[in-house]
Formats: sequence, structure tokens, C-alpha cells
Amino acid sequence: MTLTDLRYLVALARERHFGHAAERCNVSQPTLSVAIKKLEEELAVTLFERSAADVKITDIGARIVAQAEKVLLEAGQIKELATAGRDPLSGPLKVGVIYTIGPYLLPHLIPRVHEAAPSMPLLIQENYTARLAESLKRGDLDVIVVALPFEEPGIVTQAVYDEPFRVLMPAGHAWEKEKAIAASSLAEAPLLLLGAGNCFRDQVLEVCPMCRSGEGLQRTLEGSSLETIRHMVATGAGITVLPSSAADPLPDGNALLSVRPFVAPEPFRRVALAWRVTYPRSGAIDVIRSAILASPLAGVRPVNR
Amino acid sequence: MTLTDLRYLVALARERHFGHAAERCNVSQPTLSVAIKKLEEELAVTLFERSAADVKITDIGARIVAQAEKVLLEAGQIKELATAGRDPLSGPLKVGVIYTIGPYLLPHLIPRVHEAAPSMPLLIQENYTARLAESLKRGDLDVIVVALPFEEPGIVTQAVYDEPFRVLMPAGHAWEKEKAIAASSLAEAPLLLLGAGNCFRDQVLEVCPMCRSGEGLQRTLEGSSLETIRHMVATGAGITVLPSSAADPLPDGNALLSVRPFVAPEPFRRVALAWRVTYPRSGAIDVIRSAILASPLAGVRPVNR
DNA sequence: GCGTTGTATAGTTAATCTCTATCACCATTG
DNA sequence: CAATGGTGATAGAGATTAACTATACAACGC
Repeated sequence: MTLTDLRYLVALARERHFGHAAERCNVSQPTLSVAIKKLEEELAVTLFERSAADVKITDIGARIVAQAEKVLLEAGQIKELATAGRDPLSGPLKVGVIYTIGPYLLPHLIPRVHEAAPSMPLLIQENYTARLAESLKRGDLDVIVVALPFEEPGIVTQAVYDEPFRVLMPAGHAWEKEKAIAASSLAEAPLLLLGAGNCFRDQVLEVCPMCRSGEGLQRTLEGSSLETIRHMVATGAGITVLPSSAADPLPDGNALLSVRPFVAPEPFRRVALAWRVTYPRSGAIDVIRSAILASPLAGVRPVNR
Repeated sequence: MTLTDLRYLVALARERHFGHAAERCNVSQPTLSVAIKKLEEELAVTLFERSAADVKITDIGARIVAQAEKVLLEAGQIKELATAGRDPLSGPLKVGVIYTIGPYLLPHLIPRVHEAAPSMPLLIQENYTARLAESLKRGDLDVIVVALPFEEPGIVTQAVYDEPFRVLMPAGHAWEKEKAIAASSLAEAPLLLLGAGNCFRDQVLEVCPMCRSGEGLQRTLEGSSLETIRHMVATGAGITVLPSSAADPLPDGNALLSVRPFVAPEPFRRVALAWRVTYPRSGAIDVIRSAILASPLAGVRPVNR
């Protein structure tokens, strides 16, 4: 029993004439004749009474035809689903973003994606890079926004933008008179840091290796966020390093904080998209990339592909 | 897209492993692999993400698999319908009976058929032979009970029983002293007859050709029934001829009527079943025949096949 | 009876399906 | 870092199936 057989069956039930039914199915009369006969043998029931005058459907035949129509209808739905699903910009996209990007990127990203792909709702999760990577590989996420380096088997990454680091200090801090801060000077400062697991923490520590080993003044704030740290800096609890997208857009007339760039070469992080090599909706990823690049993130520099 | 393809698809969605899915489908791994690939090409969507680690279903793939399961379920129903319909004794049987048999046969027939084939309800129609024949050929009836001769193209008949005719007269009639009545004497009697269209009318007239041509005393009662005629005989309106099944089972102690047989050779009618040669439920017809023969119809003689 | 209409059958060709064998890829491991 | 094992894809051969054309066969109607 094949779907073709069922189509022949339904056509014959409608036409009650082998020749006409065959014509409607674009096959020869013997083809349809043989198919119906085969179907009757397979089901071991007589579906039609053939006589010279006409073709009559049996009671059981009528019931089976009705069921066959249902099967064909449902099968047709598969094609419709496929047609609808062919558009990579249709259907939800599961996006992961690291904690130190999400709050600054998403408010810009979401409306832009919605505009570019109205029928692609975003299901967004913020997490650590390691967790995002796991979800991505498991298939719980489709694409993630992380900082490089990021290497995983089966995962491709595409750099999107570079983002310089900034030094954030309370207003009136001694460094406020400097135009730019040297990375080395961080070792002497009471540096507020995110907890372990945040890649940005490691990147900051890399900027100033002495900070890590020196057991200096820096303090790790477990379970915290860049926003919390910024508030702490404002209260004079210390200084910190922020990515430019988080540091530069200070609320107008914020008198409690000062931001300074690093002296060249500025330390920066490279932000990238990552997805499974096998992920088929590359068009959706292109939309995400474009939306990110169209977002007004302070201080960032696009990375050419 | 075939039902086999859909089975492969569902198996792969369940197993998430080409080899295992193939095994479950009793085919080789390349067979399943190629089938899935073909399906993806036909639908122009990626259903699975293949990687070394594992096989992941895409969102659209999951939706299509769910639909495929529905299709397979509905297709399975076809086989179930066929299995249920394979029994000729299941499902209603549309039976037609002529007016002069129905009232005497059906009260016996129905319970016997119900006992022999409980899941074969009878849909019964009484009518003239000509109407029954028409319905039978059109497929509105499956089998009819008629009196021979009955010849129609595409219709087979099977004699079931012979039924002698009787003379019915009011009690006290002059013929009551006779043990048997000669057919020829009917010409002189006030014979009450059924209306045109009833085959029994013609059969009675055939018993006594003079009645037809002679413009004798006989009266045709249009739109009447044997029962009505019997009541009229009881009131002394005339005499009549009845089939034995209608004449013999007189209500106990009916003092108003007398029944007499004809002198040999007794006139009789041959009652038969008829159905389309193409009708597939011959088992159902056998049940009807057996039930008729098991019915205690007064005076009838079974006809060997 | 003979032609017409309609379905079944035969035989052939073409497409499809399925198999075995093998390749290519990747991830793990000594 | 090369070897290994597990996994899916591909190639080519063989078998099955489905389709066609031509024709037979059956049942009616004139």
C-alpha cells in the first residue's frame, strides 16, 4: 500500500470508471486497474464491484476510501509544513548570549531582528560561555554570542566585532586626570572582578597578569554582574574594567563615574557568533549578524569576514 | 514521498541513529540513509543535523515527523478497516423482499439471521419485484427475495423453496366440502386479486388463464395486501388464492375461513434469492438462505441447489 | 451476431529500491 | 600525533516494482 495506490483508489471512488480515474491520475487504465487489484489483494477485501454497466463501490470500500482520503490529507500537510519550514527566517531561533554582552546588545538586537524577520521570534538565554557551548552542542540553542577564543569540535564561529576595554573609576579618582590608563597600573588598584566562569573576568586578568598572581587588591564578586560592579564603583568601592559597550553609554550627567580608555594598544575582546556546522538555517544567522552590526554599541569595531 | 519513507523518517527520529533505525526497519543503513536524503530533497528542508557525535532533528523536522506519525496512524486504520470488513457477516446487509413474502417470512427470518450473524443488521425493504430489481442493480440493495421467473443481466438467482397455492374461501362456502379445488373452477368464482405489479397476481392468473381473458367475476384490489384480501374473504366478499405460507397458518379457531389445496398438480411459486454476480459478500447470502430454509413456512418444499 | 464499451491480462521497458562494499569524517585514546 | 572505532555518505550491481502499449475478454445494445 503506497500513497500512490491510495490516490488511485480515491480517484476511482470519485469517477466510478477506471478509464476516467486513470486519466485524472495521469496514468494508463491498466496501471490503475492493476494497482486497485493489488490493493484489494493486499487488504483481502473487495473494494469495487466491477460490471459492464458501471463500477460500484462496496460498503467496506467506501469506508476505506474515506480513510484513504484522510491519509492523503494528512500527507499533504507534510508538504505544507515543509513549504512553511523552508524559510530559514520562519520559526523560533534559540539564541544564547554571555552575561557580559546580553544586557547591552539585546535591547538593540531584538527590535532589529523583529524588523528583519518578523516571523522568527527569538528565544534567548543568557549564561556562561561553557554552558552556552554545551546547550549549543546539545541542540538546545541554535546560535550563541560569545567572546573569542572559542573552539569546539563541530562548531563554527564567526567574529562579528571587536570591543575595546575601558577603565571605570569613581569620579574624583586620582587617574581621572590621565587621558588613558596603562594596563600595568591596574595591578596596584582595588579591582572589582566578576566571578569565575565569566570569560570577561579572565580576559581582564589577561590584560594585567600581575593582578592574578600578585594577590593584590582586586576583589572577586561571585554571582554579580557588570551593572552591580558599576554601582559599586560609583560608591567608591574600587575601580573596574568594562567593555566599551557597557562603559561608554553612561547615563547623561552621571557625576559619580569616570571612564578612561587604555593606552594603546588597547586591550579588547573579539565577539563572535557560533553555531553547529550542521545547522541548516544559515539565513537566520546572517540576520542575527546583520542585526548585531546595526546595533549602536559604543566603541565597537566591526570585523570583516 | 512514500509511506515507507515516512516509516524510515519516524524510526530515525526515534532512534537518532541511522544504523539502529535501519535495523528497526529491517533494511540496511544505506537504504535508510538514501531514503532520508531523498525525502529531504523532495521536501527541500533539512530534517536532521548529522554529526559524528549524534543525529539531531531540526525544528521543522520534528514537526514533519509528528505529521508523518499521524499519516502512518491513519494508514494503519485502513488495514484495520480491511480486517474488520473482511468478514462478510459483519456490516449491514440491504435486503429486499416482495410484498407477498415479507409479512410471512421476515418474522421468522430476522431472529434467525441475528443469531447466525449478530453483527450483520438487516436493512429491509418491501416492494414490487420490478422495483427491487432496479434497486438491486443500482446497488441500493444487496440481495432480494423474489419469485421466479426472474432474469436480469448481471444478476444471479438461486431458488430456495417452492410454495404451493391454496384456495381461501369463507366458512360455509360451497367448495368447503371438496378436499381439493381444481384450478379451472376458479374462473367461475368471485376471485379477489392483488393489484398490478404484484407478481403473485400474475401467477394466480396464470393458474387459471380463463380468469384473465374471461372478464369474469374476479376483482382487482389496487394497493391492497394479502392480509386485506384475507379479511375481505372472511366477510364473504369472495374467494382468493394465497401462497401456503400465507394461507395455512390460520389463527387458531378461525371460524370464518376455510382453506383448500388445489388438485394435483398443485400450482406453486418458486421463491429465490437474487444478487449481483459481482456482489462479494456471498457468505452473507448463504446465511440468508439458511435462515429462510430454517423458517417454519407452512407448506413449502426446499429446492436443492 | 457484431460492434461498442469497459476492464483485465501479457509482455516489455524504465525507474526505483535495496543490497554489499567502501569511503570519508571526526572524536577519542594510547 | 597517529591509530582506532564508530558513524553516515557514496558507488555500483542486482532485484523488485511500476509504468507503458498492445491485446484479450466480457457484457451489453442495436
